[in-house]
Order: sequence, then C-alpha cells, then structure tokens
Amino acid sequence: MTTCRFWLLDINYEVKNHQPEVWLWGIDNNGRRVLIIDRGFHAYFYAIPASNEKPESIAEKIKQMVSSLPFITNIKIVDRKLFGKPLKVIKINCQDPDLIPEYAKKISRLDGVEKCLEDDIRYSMRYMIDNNIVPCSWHEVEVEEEQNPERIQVDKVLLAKSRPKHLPKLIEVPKLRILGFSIICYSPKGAPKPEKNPVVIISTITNNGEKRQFIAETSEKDDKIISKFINYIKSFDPDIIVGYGTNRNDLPYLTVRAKRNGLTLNIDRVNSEPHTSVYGHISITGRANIDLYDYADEFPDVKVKTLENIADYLGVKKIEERTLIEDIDFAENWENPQKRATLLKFSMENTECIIGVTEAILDFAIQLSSLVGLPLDHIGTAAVGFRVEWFLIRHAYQMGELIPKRVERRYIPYAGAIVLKPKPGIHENIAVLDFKSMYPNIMIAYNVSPDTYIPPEEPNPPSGVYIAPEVNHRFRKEPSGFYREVLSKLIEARDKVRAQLKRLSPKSPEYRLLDARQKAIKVITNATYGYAGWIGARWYIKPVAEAVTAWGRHTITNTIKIAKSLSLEVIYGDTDSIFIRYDPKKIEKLFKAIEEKLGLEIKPDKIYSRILFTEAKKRYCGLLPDGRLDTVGLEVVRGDWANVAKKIQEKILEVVLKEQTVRKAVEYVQEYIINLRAKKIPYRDLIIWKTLTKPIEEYEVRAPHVEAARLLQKEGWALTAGDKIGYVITLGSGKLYERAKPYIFASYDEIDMEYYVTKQIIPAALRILSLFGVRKQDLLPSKPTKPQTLLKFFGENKK
DNA sequence: GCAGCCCTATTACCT
DNA sequence: ACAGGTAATAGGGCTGCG
Repeated sequence: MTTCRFWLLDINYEVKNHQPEVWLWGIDNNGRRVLIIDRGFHAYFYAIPASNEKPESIAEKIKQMVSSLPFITNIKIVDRKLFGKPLKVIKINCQDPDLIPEYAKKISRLDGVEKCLEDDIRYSMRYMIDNNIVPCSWHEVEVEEEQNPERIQVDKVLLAKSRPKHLPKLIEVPKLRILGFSIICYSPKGAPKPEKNPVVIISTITNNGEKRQFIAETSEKDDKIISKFINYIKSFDPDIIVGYGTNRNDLPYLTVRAKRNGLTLNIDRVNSEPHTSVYGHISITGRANIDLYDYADEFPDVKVKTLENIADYLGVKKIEERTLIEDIDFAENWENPQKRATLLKFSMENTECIIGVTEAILDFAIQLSSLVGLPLDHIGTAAVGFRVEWFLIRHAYQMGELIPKRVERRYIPYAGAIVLKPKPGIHENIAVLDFKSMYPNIMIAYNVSPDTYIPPEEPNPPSGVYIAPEVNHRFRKEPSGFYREVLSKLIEARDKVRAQLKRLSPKSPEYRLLDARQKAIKVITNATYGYAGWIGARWYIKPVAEAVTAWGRHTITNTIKIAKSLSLEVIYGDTDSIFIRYDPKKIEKLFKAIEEKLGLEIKPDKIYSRILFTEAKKRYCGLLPDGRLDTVGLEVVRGDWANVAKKIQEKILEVVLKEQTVRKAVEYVQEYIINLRAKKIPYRDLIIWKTLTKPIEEYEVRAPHVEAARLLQKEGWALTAGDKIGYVITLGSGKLYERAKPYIFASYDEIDMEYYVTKQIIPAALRILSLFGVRKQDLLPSKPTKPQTLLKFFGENKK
C-alpha cells in the first residue's frame, strides 16, 4: 500500500452490479496521470417526519419496508436543521446511488413522512461534499495499484484504500497538458449541417507550442481528418481540451460527423464519446472540456462576444480586419485554391486566440472550481446562481443544515435600491464614496439569513432580533446565520489573499494564482445577495432579500443626511455610493460619523477632477486626474448603438470635459456628418448589434433586429436566444424593420446614411450637447437638400 | 393622411 | 436561470386636425 498525492482534475462515477465506484481523475505529484477508484461510499437521503410524528416510529416503518427496497444499507435517526430549525430526521443510506430517487419517492408516500430531502444530490457531488474532496485541489489517499484492463488512458489505475484527504495548504497547480482546437466546416449555402456538410479544417495548438492542422482532402470527405484528429488527441493525451463555442457547436458537430463516417469520437480517457452532462455541458471523461464562450460574460466591456473580440480585448491577439473571414465566406474561401491559404491561416489564428484566451481565464476557472466545489468542466457552464448554490451547499453540510429542494415559485417583485437624481451639468472636484461590499456587510451586520428569519407568526427569541426598516422583517441576533458565517469567511479569506498579494511580484506565478483566487471569492461574495432574492434558489425567502435592500436604503439615506449636516453637497448617488464635492476635512468627519452611526465602512473610491451629468440617472462621464474618462451608462458604453454614434459621443465628451469647448465639439459633429454622407466612414461603424433574447417566433412585435434575424434564418442560419444580430438600415420606404438587413447581406451603397445621422449621431451628440443649449439644427452641416425631398416623394408612392 | 400623444415591448445598462 | 432601478428606442393605437 502506498500513499498517493494527487490534484483532482475530473470526477465521474459508475455503478456495476449495484456497487458504486467513484472515479477520481488526477495528476500526482510526480506528474503522472492517475485514476483513483474509490468503492464503498454509500450515498443517502433523508426522510423528514411530519411534525406530530415520532422519528423512532417512522424509522421503524421504513425498516419494515426494507424487503422491498433491497439496497438500503443503513437507517438511523440524526439531528439536522432545516432553515435553522433543529429537527430529528431519518438518514437512509443506499448502496446503489441511482436507486435513490425511486426509493425516496416511495418513502415520501409513507404515512407520517412529510417529505424526503437530499435525494436530488448527484452521487459524485455527494461524495465530494461529505468527504471534503475539492476539485482543482490536492489530496492524499492510501492506494493499491490495480490492473488496467479497460484501456484506460492513464499512467496508473489505483484503488483507494482510504478516503482521500484534502490538503488545503497546497495551492500550486500541476503542469497541465492543454489542447486548443477550432474547426471549419464547409457548406456551399447557409449554415453548415453536420448531417450533410463535412469538417474541412481542424487546427490545434498545445500549450507546448505544437501546432497542427488537419485538412480534408476533398470537399466531400472528412473521415481521414477526423480520425487523424482523434489519434492526435490520443497521442498528446491532454488534460484540458479547450475551444470556443465547443459545447454548442464543435463537439456535437464532430460527434455527428464521426458517426456519419463510421467512426467514434473517442477522445476521452475511457475510449468513448463526449456526452452531454449537467448544465448543458459536454463531458469528456478523464479530461476537462472547457468552452471559453462560457467565460465571455467575465468581460462585460466586450459587447459582441466573438473569439476575436475577446482575444483583442485581452491583448492576446489582434486579427486584422483583412484576415478576418466571416462564416458566410468560408465556402468561397475553401473552394478557391488561392483563397484557401488565407482560410487555413484564419483557422490557425482562431486557435491561437483560443490558447491566448485560455491563458487569461484558466487560473480563474481553476480557482472558482476549487472555491465552489464544482468540477472544472462544469463550473463554466453553471450559471452564477448555481455557482453560489453549490458553494452554499458545501457549507450547509458542514453546519448540519439540510439542503432544501428546488421548488417552482411565483415571482413577486420587491423594492430595491435608491438612485438619486443627479444635478445636471459639469461639476469640478467630485469625490465618490462607496460602501465596501454593502449588501454582504449588511447581511453580516444584521444576521440576515434564511435560517435566522423569524416569520410574522413566531414570537421574538430570548436573544433578541434585528428589525429591518420599512419592511419590519425580523432576524434573530443569535446564533450566527448561514449567510453571516459564509460571508464573513469569504471576506476574511479575500482580505488574507489580498494581503499576500501585496508581498508578491505581479509577474510571479503565485501572484497570478492568488489574484485569480481573490477574484473568485469576490464573485461569490457579491452574488450572494442576488442569490437570496432569486426565486429559483433553494434557500429563497423573499423577506431575506427584501430586508437587505431595506437596510441598504436606510444606510444610504442616512449617509446623505449626515453628509448634508456636514454641509457636504451631494451631487448624485446610486445604491451604495454618493458623489460629493471633495473636501478632505469634512469627508474625514463623514467617515467617522458613518462608522459610528451605521456600523458599516465607507471608503473613497475616486475623485473626478470634472464630471458631467445629464438629467438622467445612471448616465455620466467623469474626468480622472490622469486624463482618462470614465463613461457610465451613456451610448459610448452601450453595445446597441452604431459605432458612429459612440465614437462621436466619446469625442464630444473628451472635448467638452478636457478642453471645455462646445464650439469645437459642434464642429466635429458637423464634419463627421459630412464625411458620413460622403461615404467616407467604414461599413463596420454602421452595424448595430442587438441580442435575440428569445426564439424568433416568440416576438410579439416587429423590430429591426428581429426582422434581420428572420432574414438570416431564411438563408439557413440557425439562430437561438442569446445570439447577437448585426444589422444595418438600408434605403427605402416604410418602417425601420422593413429596412433592416443583416450586415453580411447588405452592401455599403444601400445604406441609409440619413438614418444614421438623425437616429444615431444626432441623439448621441445631443445627449451631451443639449446641456449647453445646442439644438439639432446646430449640428446639421446644411439643410436637407432637394434630392432628399425627391427621395421622400418616391418613398411615399411606393407604398 | 399624419403629427402628436401615450403605452408597451424590448434591450442594455448601473450598482 | 443572481437582484431591482433606470434610460432609451421603435412600433402601434388612438385622437384630432380642417
């Protein structure tokens, strides 16, 4: 028997003859790939006795059923809590985890059983939670070497002789083998269909720097390139396979293509195909399949989430416009022998982007996986709510809290934060003060939690209660709730990591790792309030979320009062921030008063040397002392305005705030409009991007982006909710939606420049300039000319 | 027939 | 498929003008 120290990459389970096996895929401290098989962990669920029933008699009843439930191995009464309330419940162990749902259903029908709980926890998660086994983290386990009869692709198959023990202090990540890939499919018309259109190019790059390209010999056959690709994966034996959009496109496509060719896409470590797993993710057993698209939301500044845009944003790689090839042009580029080389190059560049973006994301993904406890290949596809929930589940287990079932609930809105009306115009020397993690700290300060909430019918507990302002929800002061425990640990952990960071060089590997760690902690901390108010949450209790925002409003309102009492002028505020004239002495007093009276910490965030507010809330632009502009909410930062409007507005803000001249800004707009009308502005700057938020058929109204989407669909493009539609407005008569065309279908000459002038440039420009009395007619370089009236005339007669 | 108003649907933002 | 608060546009229905 030996000890094996391993880093957990992936986990799955098998049930053979009703005997469960957990398969832990790891990398040991000698860099060997190992599979550790752990047998004999029996999962379980709970039966909750009805309130008037004795747990003993229920347990007895269940014991008498055992003959019809043969794989139950243990029944006992244990102490647990449900929403903070102590309970005696019956824990029922079952040897075969796959039978648990069925058994729980039968037992929940027993007289005197209120319900069953935790029968909905997957076996592999159950195993990790109960044994404190953490993905992307080191463990130690006693093992014996096993035969490897099943052609499993690892250096060693080991049988666990003990439960693995987590080694929380080891934080480094072993050297992983990473393979990035992207594919190009050939379809003469419309979007490629795996049933008929072949894969013609597969480009791969490994983190050893090895580049490969697999190219189809003809435009019809792809059996060779697919089998070569499979063999290459087998020989490189990656730990991580990464691509962009692979869960939705590449992997399902390749799987079908392989089948069509009589092949199996056996690219995992057990010689079988990728398979769909939880959260719509595709699992490749023994490896971690990562789809970078699942991390695109980490970059809110990137509005159109293409691989090229993200790579460009991260400074990984810039694909020049002349080398960028649109999907629509793949076929032409493939068919034409001269152009094929550029397509090959483009494909490889795509894979270079993939490798580069992986560099930027992987540390974060690994840290998030180990913090939350979801395996590396699941963490990306899990929505924020589920990430928070799995994190909470682990802590619930440690606190003896039962995990509530997911139930369907009716949505009832509740009041949120306060936003102040800004004082329009330009202000000088404005400080922004922020409450530090306001909602988490409110939850800690007032012990707001699902397990401390006291429903209206219940009396006050002896330890006393906190009562939320306005809404009057009560929370017991003692003991500390679930959220307080979890959040204070998170905040503490993050502070500790940040302290360590200060002592490290930003270039060191430790720094990168710890920085990713503190980001992961931050994400989970900040999402906890949102989780609390989410009707899909297992621990949803509306008053919990409602109380948090009530205390938030109370806090900010009092802050404003205190500021005013110190004769500090409040210019604006939103949720947890106030914008005030910078006055160091008074602000110091304000900090003290707030900490004393409100028990929460406020800190200076930044100082704007100048800041511009419009009449609207949530939209402003501040000039920082170093000359940078902070644009918030305005068209400049929105993804659904044409670039022409955004660029102009940005320029106006710069001129107005830095040079403080309106005249120059007006001239700039006029000049720009002249250039636009003269067709001197690039086509790309005229594209408007909007997201499809639901299937096309479900739209009640006709809108430009929806109609453009319909046109794409007609040409064979498969569109789903979440896709971004890029369209332009073309000349002609009628409603905008009749003139909107997908940008890949339209030509520059059919663009309706006057639309861009009146509905994009002018509104974006006036948003700022109207503050200074500038009117529409001041921005137009000349009055509408004759041809325009003629155009209108023709338009009217067409209809 | 159409300008003007109001309302709704839709999207993307802020914290 | 984490929350509510907010701005903005386009479409569509309705009114009233002459």
